[in-house]
Amino acid sequence: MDAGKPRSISAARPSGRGAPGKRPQEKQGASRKAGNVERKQAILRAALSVFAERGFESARLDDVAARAGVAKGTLYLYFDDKEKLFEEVVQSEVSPILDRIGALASARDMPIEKILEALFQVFEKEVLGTERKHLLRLIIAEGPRFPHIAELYFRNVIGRAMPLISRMAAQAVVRGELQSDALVRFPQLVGAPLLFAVVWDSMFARLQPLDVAGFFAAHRETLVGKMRRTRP
Amino acid sequence: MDAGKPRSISAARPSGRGAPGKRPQEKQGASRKAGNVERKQAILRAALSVFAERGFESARLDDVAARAGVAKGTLYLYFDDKEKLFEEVVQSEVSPILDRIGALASARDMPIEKILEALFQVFEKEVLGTERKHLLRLIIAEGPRFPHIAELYFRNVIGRAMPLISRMAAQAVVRGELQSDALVRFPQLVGAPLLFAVVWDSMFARLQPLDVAGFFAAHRETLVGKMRRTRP
DNA sequence: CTTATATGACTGACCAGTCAGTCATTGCAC
DNA sequence: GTGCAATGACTGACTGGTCAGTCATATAAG
Repeated sequence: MDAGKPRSISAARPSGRGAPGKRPQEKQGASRKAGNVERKQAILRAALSVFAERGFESARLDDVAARAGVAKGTLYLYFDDKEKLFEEVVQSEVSPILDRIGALASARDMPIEKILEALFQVFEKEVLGTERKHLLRLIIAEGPRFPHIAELYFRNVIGRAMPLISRMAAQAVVRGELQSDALVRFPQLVGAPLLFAVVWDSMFARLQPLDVAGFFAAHRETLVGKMRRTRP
Repeated sequence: MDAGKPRSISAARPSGRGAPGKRPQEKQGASRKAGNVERKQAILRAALSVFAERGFESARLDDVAARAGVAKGTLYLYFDDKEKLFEEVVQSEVSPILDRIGALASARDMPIEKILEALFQVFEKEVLGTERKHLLRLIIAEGPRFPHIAELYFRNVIGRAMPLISRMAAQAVVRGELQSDALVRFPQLVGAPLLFAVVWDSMFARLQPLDVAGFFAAHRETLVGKMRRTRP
């Protein structure tokens, strides 16, 4: 071994970290601090894909680093540990959903049928149509062992969406659009098919595809009552 | 933490160093003789509780052995490896559900409302009320990484229940008990709240309990249409 | 004694997290 | 503008602990 340099005795530094042009080259002002946002985002994206694919335990941080195009040590410049990284992945994906929920609130006076249609459509496009669907499955899978994450998700998404739906349903009942107050008492009725669609998609789609749009439509139909008009 | 790719299925016989003789009597695909059914069941029970609690990856076979009251080596007299043990746990819990599904088939001529009521009740008692609920969550969590298990579950449970429900719904439509054929086209509508209840229970019950019986009743109410208001 | 079953210390792969070392960039002196 | 020291983001070989799976040995059964 070539001793000489400190660093243990195996300073064999092979390729001497060849990869030269790797520096981010931040824009002017350069926040060279530990805060290269772009790189952090790259890590988060890589982490989502690895976690989604393998689950929290089997996800290897070496893979995350590789996919993000950084060295493993770099991960620790941005995140305290694996668990924290996972939390931030969840957080970062939950935020956009929050916005969508907010948008819903403003649609309060539309007919309930339209609202549900819009809601399901957003879900189909923004969750089922993206990697976010894996995140949802991930939360289900790991939630029980990460109460903190379950709580985060509940407080930010579920806990906000439920009362909102309940309130809109109540208005619909008053307006005579809904015959039953089932949806008022159990806004979860809206969430069930969403969850189901995600699970089916990730597990059984391969064995038997589900016509998600049709499924959602059928569900809306039962919710709204669709009183089979026989002729006005 | 094995990695799924390297270890596990891959051969990679670690130790052994040119083992003296081949394995004892390797019974290909199954454990050796190992005929004590009671002990095997004890191991399966222990494994279910450990897997349910930690997930497949984090589950430690030392824990399974301890809970089953045997030594770790004993596990390998009954199961080839961790993955096989997991599969058998699933298999052993799926079987009883199969019986229930069979029983449903004979109730084909009851009013759809009664059938659904019975179905939901069975689920509440036999799944939500037992450790089996954890299994369901486990399947969701690990299914994507164990296609074999997802398929097993699909073929034995989902794939059988769906057509059955569809057929019963069709009869109900003919009898005029259902105004819409939504349930015929999407028997999954019945499964959605079941799945949802399991997930809610394991993740959010602590934060906001769900009145499962009420939830199921509300869902039945929307499905059946409860024709209160009528057409013009 | 021979065979079936059980045990648990042990082996080696595996991986989260660490840290000594590197080097592009920046800032200061001339 | 040129030279050079300081900075700190980045790297990846390494460590320490964990755990699936093994096997020499022990015990029970026949």
